[in-house]
Amino acid sequence: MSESTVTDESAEGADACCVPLADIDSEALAADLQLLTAMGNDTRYELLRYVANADDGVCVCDLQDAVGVSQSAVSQALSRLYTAGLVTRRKEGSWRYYEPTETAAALLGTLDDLRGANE
Amino acid sequence: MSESTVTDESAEGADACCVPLADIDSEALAADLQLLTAMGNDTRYELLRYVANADDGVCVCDLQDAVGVSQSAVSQALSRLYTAGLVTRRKEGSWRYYEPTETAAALLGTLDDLRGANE
DNA sequence: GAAACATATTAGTAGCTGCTTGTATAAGCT
DNA sequence: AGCTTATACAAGCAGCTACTAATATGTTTC
Repeated sequence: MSESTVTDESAEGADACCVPLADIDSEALAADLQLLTAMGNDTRYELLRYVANADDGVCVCDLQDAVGVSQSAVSQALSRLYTAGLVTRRKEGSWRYYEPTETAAALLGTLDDLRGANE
Repeated sequence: MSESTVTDESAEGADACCVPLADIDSEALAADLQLLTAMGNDTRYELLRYVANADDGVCVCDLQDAVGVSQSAVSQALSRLYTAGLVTRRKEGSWRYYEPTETAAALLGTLDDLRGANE
């Protein structure tokens, strides 16, 4: 697949473009993508913002009223955020409180900065 | 569905949870989501990383060899990144060079920092 | 223990996403 | 002008995603 008649091509004039690029770390890529895909959904991002807004944790029942989807959908969304390392969860009686991680805070902070800078 | 006897509930003991949350700016949310969904895809994120790595712009043809999808898919992916404001494009002869925007640099930088801090 | 509440899990599915293939446009070369 | 190369656009579709509905699990209160 990667065998090509390099000498012929380079002698002809294709040398101004199409030079091979340096590889990028595929593990880092996968890690970043987990964060980005977890955040890149309407419901989940809205939930994450609500979680990040409240300093001492938000109860699921609060979140349920804030976004317009079913209880099940909220639970699934929060699980996904948890798996991605964007929120922590703590159980207190029959309620469960979610808090943002530093990862979430950093990314949301960057997004806030960008929005501020572009307007 | 949302009509409930508030006085009864609050008198009983449901006041430790389920307080209404402060609203979040839906315009900001949409703006952020455009960035996140644009970045939150394998092909597009890989392309964005390649674009960000090369300082003086990358030609589409270079990118095509780097990721494992068709020319058309690369073009579509780059268009999406452009629309989202993550890359700029400049035409030079028959080639087109892409460069990262400051927005992209900021977000990628944050992701790099996070990865560095967590390992 | 039973009923009510809070959350999670499972299964099923509508709709979106991202690809391929084919075609169009534009620029360079002969 | 005609051919080739570089890129974009359009249509079609396979596979994924995120929802709902139903059910299960755990907690509190009586």
